[in-house]
Amino acid sequence: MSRYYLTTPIYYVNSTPHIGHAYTTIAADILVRHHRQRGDETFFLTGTDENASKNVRAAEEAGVEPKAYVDRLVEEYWRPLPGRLAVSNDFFIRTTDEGHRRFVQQFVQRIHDNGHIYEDTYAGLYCVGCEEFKTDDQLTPEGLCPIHELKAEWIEERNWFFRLSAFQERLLRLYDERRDFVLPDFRYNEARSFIAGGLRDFSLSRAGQPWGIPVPWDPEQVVYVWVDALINYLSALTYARPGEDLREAFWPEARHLIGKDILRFHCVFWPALLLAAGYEVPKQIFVHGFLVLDEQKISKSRGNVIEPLELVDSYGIDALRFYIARVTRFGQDGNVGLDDFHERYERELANDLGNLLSRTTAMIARYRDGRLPLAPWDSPLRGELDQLGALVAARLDAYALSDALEAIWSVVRSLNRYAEEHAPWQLAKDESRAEELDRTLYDLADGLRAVAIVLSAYLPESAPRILAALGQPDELGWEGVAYGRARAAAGIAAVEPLFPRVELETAVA
RNA sequence: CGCGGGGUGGAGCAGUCAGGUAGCUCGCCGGGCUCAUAACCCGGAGGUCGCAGGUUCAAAUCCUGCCCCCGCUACCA
Repeated sequence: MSRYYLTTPIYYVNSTPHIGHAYTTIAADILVRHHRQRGDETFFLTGTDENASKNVRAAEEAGVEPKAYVDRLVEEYWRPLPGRLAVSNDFFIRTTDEGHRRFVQQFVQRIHDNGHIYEDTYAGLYCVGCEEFKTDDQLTPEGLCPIHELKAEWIEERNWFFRLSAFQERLLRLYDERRDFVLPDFRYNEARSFIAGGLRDFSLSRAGQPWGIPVPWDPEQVVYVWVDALINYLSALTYARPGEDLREAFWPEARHLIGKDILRFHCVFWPALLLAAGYEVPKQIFVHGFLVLDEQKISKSRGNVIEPLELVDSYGIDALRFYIARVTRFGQDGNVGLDDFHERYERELANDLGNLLSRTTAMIARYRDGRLPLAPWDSPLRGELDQLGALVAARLDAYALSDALEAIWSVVRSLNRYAEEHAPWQLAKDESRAEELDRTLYDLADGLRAVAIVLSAYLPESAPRILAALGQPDELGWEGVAYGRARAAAGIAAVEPLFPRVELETAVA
């Protein structure tokens, strides 16, 4: 048995969940559920990033204390999100957790003790609106911040700097030794060439901010929020299970799932910070692309946000999970749209899969009084079903969520074709062909059973319903993805549609 | 400027790393079936793979140059 530790990024609280968050989180859940089916011991982490200084200002505007402000956002939007997407995280980390704060302080102290931190003055043009330093080319020729149209002020700030530049060689060696450290390969190249291009030290602390995690040797300063955030992947293992330290078991198996926008933090800064603190680097970082709506990046300011929870209300959790996994090759950008969502729901879920279950159960009910006879034989479906498990596992090991679904759907289509070729409705008219009828119905039921198991990582709500409709036990072990494992059953009735029709007009407001 | 991604039948994509009859889903046209959520199955039309050269017996796939779209360049999945 092997171990599998997977993380999503932690999300900024000061926002509301959109389909981009759902994308990463659902993709991660599919991978983790799949590994559980294979018998791996898993740990799956998601959570929220709460120590950004802009939360202080937002809290002031809301007239509450910062902690009360983030508490409300977390409880209202973020903590319920995994459950509403059928996401099976093992822990939900908040960077305001006491356990996290304590560990971050230990972590940066170790970097300090190891001699990788020095004090220096950071000087630059600072926009009060953005609360960040700007470079000349980020400002208008008049020195105004283009976002807030405020004049950037010259500020000098004493900070603690991390000697990132000292880790260039070690990072390059890491990348050369582990070609699969960052996937897909073009992201590996991107990260490596960034490192090869030279690394600058960066400020690990911020001065004069009341919100955040104090630097242990200089409580006047707080830890730079990105450093604080990255450490969550490690800190969670120290306190997620009270009295247990999961680091030894899971840290070497850590895999991060991230969007392409935060590649540098994860593929460059984070490994360097870990090395500086004396930790192993994670096993792998997978960088996915963005979902693009109407050829534009999804963003709040463009107003083209798809509310994932609205889609869930209309179509169900599994429909959203399926779409997200299906719509694009994981790693590339992908176009999404409501019409496309609706069409895939109807074509692939309702017509191909849902209807297959409907016709199969209806025929078993009608021609065999709801009894599924045990009738495995030298079926032409055997080869395809026996190979399905290995094929899907291999594709998921390569993070190819969509390719794996393609393999599964080719079996779904085979089953529909099989029904057509063997025409149970004809066999049922001829008593002398009873055995052939039994075999055909068995094969359809058995094929659906295997498909349900292999799909359960994607469709955690529908898969058990398929098994139940076929009178099969709710066992999702990967060894069940093979031909001829269906048990004899009775009491099978024609099911209600698994994926009922949804009126497009009323689907999404 | 630099770096990265993309340009394949009407639409959306795979195939390019390991050259060898251009593949998938949808749409369109025609046919079949009637178990099923007006679902399912079969057949057909339609592309020479951004442009121009080159290598090769053979290139969407390798090389050179060019054009177009998108992203990144150090806080927003």
